[in-house]
Amino acid sequence: MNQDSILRSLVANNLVSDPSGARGRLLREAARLFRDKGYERTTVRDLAAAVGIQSGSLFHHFRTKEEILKAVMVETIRLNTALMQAAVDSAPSSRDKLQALIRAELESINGQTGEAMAVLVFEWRSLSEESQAYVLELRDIYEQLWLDVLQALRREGVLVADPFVVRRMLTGALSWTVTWYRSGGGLTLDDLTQQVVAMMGLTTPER
Amino acid sequence: MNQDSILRSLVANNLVSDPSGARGRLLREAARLFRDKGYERTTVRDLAAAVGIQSGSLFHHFRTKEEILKAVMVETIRLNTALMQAAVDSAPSSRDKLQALIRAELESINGQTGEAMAVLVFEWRSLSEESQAYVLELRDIYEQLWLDVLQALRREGVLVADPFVVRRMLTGALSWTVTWYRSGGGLTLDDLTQQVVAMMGLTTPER
DNA sequence: TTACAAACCAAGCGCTTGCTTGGTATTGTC
DNA sequence: GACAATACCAAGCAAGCGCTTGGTTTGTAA
Repeated sequence: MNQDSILRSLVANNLVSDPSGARGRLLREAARLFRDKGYERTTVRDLAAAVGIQSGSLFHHFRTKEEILKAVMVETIRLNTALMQAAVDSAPSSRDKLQALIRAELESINGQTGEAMAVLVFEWRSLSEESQAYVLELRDIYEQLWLDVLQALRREGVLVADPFVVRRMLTGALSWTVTWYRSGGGLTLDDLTQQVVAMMGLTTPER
Repeated sequence: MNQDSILRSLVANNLVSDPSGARGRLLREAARLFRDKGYERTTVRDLAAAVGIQSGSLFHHFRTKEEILKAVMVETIRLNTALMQAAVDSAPSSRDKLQALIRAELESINGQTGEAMAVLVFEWRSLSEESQAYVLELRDIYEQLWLDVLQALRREGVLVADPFVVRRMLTGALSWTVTWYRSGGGLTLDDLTQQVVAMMGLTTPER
């Protein structure tokens, strides 16, 4: 399962909007605007202008502005959970699974879904409490993927630190790359992955 | 130089507002509100109410709402730069300096200045470009403290990864603790410091 | 062609926002 | 105790906000 086929299967099941459709295009533009200006500073007029319609017409597709933010977050988590699951499944050992997860998350944060991932991190408080609760549920599934792998590494004696603490430190370190990492600057995502793995003392033996 | 005397000397030089004064109290309340609700969602009426004055009276102390955000950030960086400097000066070896920096930053993030530190991380985009440039200058001084220590460790062969990358990963990992770490939950800041140092493969030999 | 729904526009309503204004207490200084 | 300077209040303005409304265009299928 490559990235494209994963996306297609989610679209087919109505879990993620078709990126080429009207709704998908709006969500992509919304993610970009929310990241660049912040949710509160982005007006419904900005959003409408970005896809070339009148501000009022937005409310034909979404009932409120917040529903747009929620949709951006929900669809991003759904997509990335599927991507992470695929990354885990394709790696043989726990060690490889972790490296695959790190690589995949760096890709999510700094690749095509990067804008939406940044929104997920920085605009959390702009969600209503009900929406937060729903997104949190989805996020728990996503996090469990990581914890399973880290706990396996712990059992195998490869990891000495607490899996929960490690995951949280990794979340911070990896999310933060969105503020400074730029591809094409000599440092590839593979390099970054290696550095992270190395920082954790998990370099593969043959290195 | 303990924390209190560092603060007092900054106050004496007008680099930081006296926390017990009117301005200092407002800035502390502002930091709290900005962190809890976000800068944009916090109104000048909220800020005024938090210190018991009318909204219009705020503009006797600050020309604009943004100036309040800027002041929160500037004073926080000034204070923390001084705290970090003291941490570095008090440690003998490079290894100890790094550990002291990590410990001090965790303290800043999760201690008394935690609210303001969170604002620094999450409300960056709400600053005007001019203010951003000014705060960036201050931040560079702060970051140089870290880089000096990390580069020394690199020269000593203790650190193999790129100091810039390491610092950025640390920034993310440590900042992120503000979203999950709560003191009194069995995990102390010293424990956390140890885990971070351990994750970097920098545990002291006698361990 | 007709029928109907989905997509969109033009206009604007009601409310909140940051900030201003003109005036009144309070405080510190000689 | 006179007198600025500082700190504050009460009221409200202009602008921008999310969202609504009534009506028009566009796409689709028989």
